Amino acid sequence: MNIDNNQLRQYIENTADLMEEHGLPRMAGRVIGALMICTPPYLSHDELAEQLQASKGSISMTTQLLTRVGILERISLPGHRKHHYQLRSRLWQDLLSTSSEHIQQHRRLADDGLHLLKDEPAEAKLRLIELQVFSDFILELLPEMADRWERRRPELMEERLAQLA
Amino acid sequence: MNIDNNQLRQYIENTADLMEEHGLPRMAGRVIGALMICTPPYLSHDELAEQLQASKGSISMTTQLLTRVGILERISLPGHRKHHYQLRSRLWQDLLSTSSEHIQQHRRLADDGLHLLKDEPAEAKLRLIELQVFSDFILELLPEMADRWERRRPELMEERLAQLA
DNA sequence: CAATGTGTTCAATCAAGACTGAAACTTGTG
DNA sequence: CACAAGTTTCAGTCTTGATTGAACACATTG
Repeated sequence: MNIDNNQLRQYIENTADLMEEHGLPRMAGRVIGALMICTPPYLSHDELAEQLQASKGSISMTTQLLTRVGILERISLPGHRKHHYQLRSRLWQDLLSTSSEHIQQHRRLADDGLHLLKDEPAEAKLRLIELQVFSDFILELLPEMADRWERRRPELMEERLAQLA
Repeated sequence: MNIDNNQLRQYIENTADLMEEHGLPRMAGRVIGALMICTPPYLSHDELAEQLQASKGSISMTTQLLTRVGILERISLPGHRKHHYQLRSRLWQDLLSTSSEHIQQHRRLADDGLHLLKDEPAEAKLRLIELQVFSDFILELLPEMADRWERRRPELMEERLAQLA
């Protein structure tokens, strides 16, 4: 499939917009967008460069970044020397555990803060303590959510696919 | 309390780092950091400017932004004409509902994508369908989480405060 | 082990947007 | 109502960081 179509281009830009809000470079968002809608579900290095009208260098930087953070994976296709990339399949489950890491950063910040305020009255610490307690609450919940998703995904997907048929 | 202390400065910069990752301007992160550790738990416009070594203009922009997204609130103190700002108290609960909005943006993007791929085989749609299904799963769960937090917060806070005493 | 097809690196360019500072505006007070 | 204090706005500056493009490195294949 070529990204020949204006609407598909637009879709990719919209994805880039959204990903930008999450702190990724636009180009990374474009790559994700393209890989969400292409058939087959992977693109080679230079297909990406061509279809996103970006330089090879920029694609290289971007695939590197997205691979590092676990969003992309590189695949080898028999009979091709080119690298191909596709979205990791357990992306959504993984999102739950990367959230964990984010929350832990906040929790650690709260710990630091409390250490600095150790001689202050309890009242002064309330904001930081609430952050700690909330973080712990979420950290406890996330594995449960991941677990539930794991269990329910097959049935939910099946339901959803049945609707299409 | 003055932010006279190097460690407190550092704490504020660390907060700014973390907030920057979440897509906020550094200055917004600094304001949040300062308001997490100051006593009393609010600061005036020019206390912020002074303690963060920022221009009044920049503080004005920042408080405006943070108020708009529901992180800060402006308070009036009797006997003062200055504006004071503090962190909204229901910040963490609210975080759960703003997550909802983010997820909905993704869900909508998936809807758009599926519309574009409507004539493609089901296989081509799997990535988008999984995004839809996952989004719906999370959207269903978030209110439950908010509810659980609401219920457990008092007891968790009390436990935590008892540890301090 | 060249030759060719791929991919990466990096210095330079460019663009976005954060921040400043001064002027304009608003609000409260005598 | 005039003055002063406080706040906002906005044009310009500056910083950061994304992107390019060309040189370099690597790998595959005949």
